[in-house]
Amino acid sequence: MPNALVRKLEGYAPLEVSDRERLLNVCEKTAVVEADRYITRAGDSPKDVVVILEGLAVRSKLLRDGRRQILAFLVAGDFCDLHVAVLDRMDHDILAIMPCTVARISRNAVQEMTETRPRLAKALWWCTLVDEATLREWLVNLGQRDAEQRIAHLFCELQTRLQAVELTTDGSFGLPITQDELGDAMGLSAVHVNRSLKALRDAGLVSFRGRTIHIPDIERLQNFADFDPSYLHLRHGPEAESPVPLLRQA
Amino acid sequence: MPNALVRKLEGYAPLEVSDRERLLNVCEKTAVVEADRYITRAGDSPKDVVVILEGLAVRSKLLRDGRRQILAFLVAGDFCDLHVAVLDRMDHDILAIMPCTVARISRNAVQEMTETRPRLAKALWWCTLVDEATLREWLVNLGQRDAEQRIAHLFCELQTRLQAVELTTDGSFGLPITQDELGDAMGLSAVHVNRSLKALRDAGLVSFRGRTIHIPDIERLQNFADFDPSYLHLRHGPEAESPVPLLRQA
DNA sequence: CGAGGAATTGAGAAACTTCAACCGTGGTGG
DNA sequence: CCACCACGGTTGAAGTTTCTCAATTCCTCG
Repeated sequence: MPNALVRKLEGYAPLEVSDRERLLNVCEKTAVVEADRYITRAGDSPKDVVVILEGLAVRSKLLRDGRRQILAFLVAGDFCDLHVAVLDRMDHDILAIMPCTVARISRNAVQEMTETRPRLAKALWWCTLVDEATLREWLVNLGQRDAEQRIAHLFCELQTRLQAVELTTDGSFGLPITQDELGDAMGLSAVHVNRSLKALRDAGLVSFRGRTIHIPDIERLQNFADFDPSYLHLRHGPEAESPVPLLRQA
Repeated sequence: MPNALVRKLEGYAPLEVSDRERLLNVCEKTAVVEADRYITRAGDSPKDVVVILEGLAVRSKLLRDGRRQILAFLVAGDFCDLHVAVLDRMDHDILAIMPCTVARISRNAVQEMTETRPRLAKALWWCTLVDEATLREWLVNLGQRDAEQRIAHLFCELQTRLQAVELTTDGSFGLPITQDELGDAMGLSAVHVNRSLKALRDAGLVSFRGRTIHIPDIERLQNFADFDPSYLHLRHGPEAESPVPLLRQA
C-alpha cells in the first residue's frame, strides 16, 4: 500500500522519484499508538516530527474546566507538529482516536530534506499553509453556520481530504468517532449533534452504516454546507470545479 | 517613532543591530491605505508581503450569502500574508478598518533576509506560528465560550498584543471598530454584542471612553475569560515588570 | 446474559437572533 | 448657525437555536 504521506504531497505538486524514495525511507520506522493515547501533550517539546500513516487522531485543546475543543482531525498523511520545531513547546494535545500507525521523523531529517530538496520543501510548506487555511475555514464554520451546515461542512472536508489519500470508496469513508467527539469539534453538545445528524439523515444528505459515512450526492451536500474545497489547495480539483450554484434550501 | 515590526519581533527574541537596521530599511517605503479599503483580496496573488506599521486591519472571509467572518485583527507590526509566497492565491481578504500605514516588502527581500539572517528567519517563523496558534485559540473561543467570555477573551488578547508593541497606556488601548465588526469576529449578532458589552461594563470588567477600551483590572478580566497568554509565545510574560527599554510616546 | 458505553428522545431552560423602534452624535448643506 | 441626515449604539419583545438534564434504548464485548 503506497504511503499516505507520499500520496498527499503528490496531491499538491509532483515529486521526483528520489524525493519519493527519501520520504518512504524516512517513514520506514513506524510505531503504533493505541486508541485514546496521547501522541503529544501540551507543554511537550517534541524532538521529532510525527506523521500519521494510518488511523485517526485529533488536535485538541483542553480548558481548565474540562471542556475541550477539537481543532483538527488528522488523517493518514497528516503531520502532527511540523512547525513546532521553531516554537518552544506544544500549546495543544494530539490524541489518537483510533489506533494510529505513526512515523517519527527527526528534525535533522526534516531540515536536510527541506534544504536539499526544493520540491519537497515546497510541499511541506504547503502542508503547513493548508493546515492554517483549514483552521480559518473551521473558524468560519463555527462562527457563521448552524449545526447542520457545520457538520455537513466537516463531512465535505473529510470526504475531500480522504479522497486525496485514496481512503474513500465511492462516496463513503470510515469515521470512527463518537457524537461526543463530533460535538467537541463543532462546538456543539452531543445531544444537539445527534439531532442534527438525524436531520441530515432525514434530508437524505448523508447516511451511516456502522461507523462509515456515506454521502449519496456529494454536490448536494457541498451545496447545502456552502463548501468550497479551494481552501484545501489541492492540485486536481476534487472533481467538480464547476462554479457551484447558490445558497441552500430548507 | 520606533518601528512596530521591530518591537514585535524583539518581543520574541533579541535581534542584532544589523537585523534591526535591515528591517527598518526594508520598511522604509510606506503607503497609507484608507479606512474600508481592501489591502488584499481573496483570489489575489500578491507579489509583496505587506506589514501593518500603523492602524488596524482585519483578515476576513466573505460567504456567498454576504455574511462574513473576521479571522484576525491585524495591528501594528503584523504581517498580512507572510505565508502566501508559497500558495497560489489568497483565500481571504485583508481589509483596513482604520487608515493603515503599510510597508510592502518584496518576496526577494524576505527571502534574502531569511536566508542570510538566522535570527530574523526564526523571528519570522515565529510570527507565522503565533498567527496559527492565535487562530487555534479563536477556534476555542468560538467553540467553547459564551458571548461575554468570548469578547472578554478578545480584549485580553488585544491588550496583550498591543502592549507588546507599546500601544497601550495603563490598561487602555484604542479599538476603533463597530459593534457590527466585533460581532463578525465573534460569531455573534451586533445586538447581542451590544448587550454583552453592557454586561461586561456593568460587571466593572471593562469600560469605554469613546473608542478606547479600558481594563481596570486585567487579571480579573483574564480570569473571567479564562485567558492564558502563553499561546502568544511572548518572550517576556505580558506583565510588564521585565527590563524592556521603554522608548515611546502616545 | 450482563455491563458499559454510546445513541436517541423528550422536556424545559438558557443563549442568541431577528425585527423594529428609538436615541445621540457628528457631519453636511442651505 | 441651524436643520437634517446617516450611521452606530441602545433597548424591547418575540422567535429560534442550542443546551442541560434525565430517561430509555441500542450495541458491543466479555
